Amino acid sequence: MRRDIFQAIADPTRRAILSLIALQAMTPNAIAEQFPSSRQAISKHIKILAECQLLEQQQHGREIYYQFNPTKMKEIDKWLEQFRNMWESRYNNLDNVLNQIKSKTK
Amino acid sequence: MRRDIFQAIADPTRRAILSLIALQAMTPNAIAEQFPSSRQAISKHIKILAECQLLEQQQHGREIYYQFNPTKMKEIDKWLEQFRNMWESRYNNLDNVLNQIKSKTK
DNA sequence: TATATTTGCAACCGAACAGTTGCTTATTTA
DNA sequence: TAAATAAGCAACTGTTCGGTTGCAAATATA
Repeated sequence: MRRDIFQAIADPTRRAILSLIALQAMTPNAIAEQFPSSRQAISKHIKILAECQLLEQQQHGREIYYQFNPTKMKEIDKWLEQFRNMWESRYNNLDNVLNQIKSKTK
Repeated sequence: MRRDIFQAIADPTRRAILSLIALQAMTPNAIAEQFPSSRQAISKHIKILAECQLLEQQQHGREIYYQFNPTKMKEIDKWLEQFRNMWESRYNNLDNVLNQIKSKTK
């Protein structure tokens, strides 16, 4: 049972749940109402998100409010770091080309 | 056959391939040598990465050099954008708490 | 031209995934 | 206390995934 953050955000429904929760903490029932799937299907997704700590729970009587944990999401951002300078430098290269064209037309 | 960029980076082997290719364009054989799996297994991963345009190919005779396409990776970064202000503001909140403690001890 | 090398494609296999249905537990409310 | 509500757990199902093996196509080399 592979359970890392990259696998967690691979599923479109789970990404949608994260976007929802990020705006406001919600109960499983309230979340499930936003999707065509059954409550149990959504509950499974929530379980996976909670297992890799993208969600945290807060119990209120028989209701459980799930809220988004942004610090965990930073791991994705951290992984992207190794590529970020590449797409930035590609822009720099484009800038250089544009500058060369400019200097030629002058 | 779901084939989006999030699903592409969900697999650890594919993430490793991307990190490799990002440093330098490589042929499938050269990539496969870096992994314990068979050439065909790696070739499948490459196919998936190429299908969602994270890799671009450059044919040289019978050899194919695959190179990383950083602009496509930006889509992940773009999706993260909706959460980025959250982990930044959480730091801000932490700063506020620390400042309050500081001001009390003064 | 015959042989070796590089690559891609197809078929198959076991494991994991996403979903459903049915049931139990715990808390709230009438 | 009895009924209703919220949530989690277990078993089952069809599909996808990651891997393997075997083979064909294209290019390079002897």
